[in-house]
Amino acid sequence: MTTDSPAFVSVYEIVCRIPRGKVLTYGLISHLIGKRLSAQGVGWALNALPGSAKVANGKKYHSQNVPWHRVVNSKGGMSTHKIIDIPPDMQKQLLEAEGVKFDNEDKMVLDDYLWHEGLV
DNA sequence: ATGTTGACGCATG
DNA sequence: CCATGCGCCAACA
Repeated sequence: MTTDSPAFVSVYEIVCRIPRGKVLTYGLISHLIGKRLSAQGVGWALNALPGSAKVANGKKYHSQNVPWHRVVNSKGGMSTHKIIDIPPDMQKQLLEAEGVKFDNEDKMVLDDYLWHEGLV
């Protein structure tokens, strides 16, 4: 796969830096990497994670060492319901394990959990 | 090469 | 609030 392209690696690098209990949005990551990849492209980068490990820049990226669950959409919700590789509630459970609270609509308060430090 | 699809976002009605 | 359309970029048939 061509998931070792610089833009994809940039996504992985940023996602790996997200601290516990914090999250980033797809659009934000897209902006952070200088729009080299659109929000959809970010989604594709993460989509390539499950299954086999991706090696780039001498580092190995995999769903096990990349906190993909800390990436949410702009509504503070999740969109993993369409994906068969991952159970629908997996992301929610992983985030809850880090202290993120959800309302009855499975949405979070982005303002409280957004990783502001990463935007510097 | 072309059309379709997708872990998305934003503007518009 | 919900539905649509458009932009976006990469993978795939």
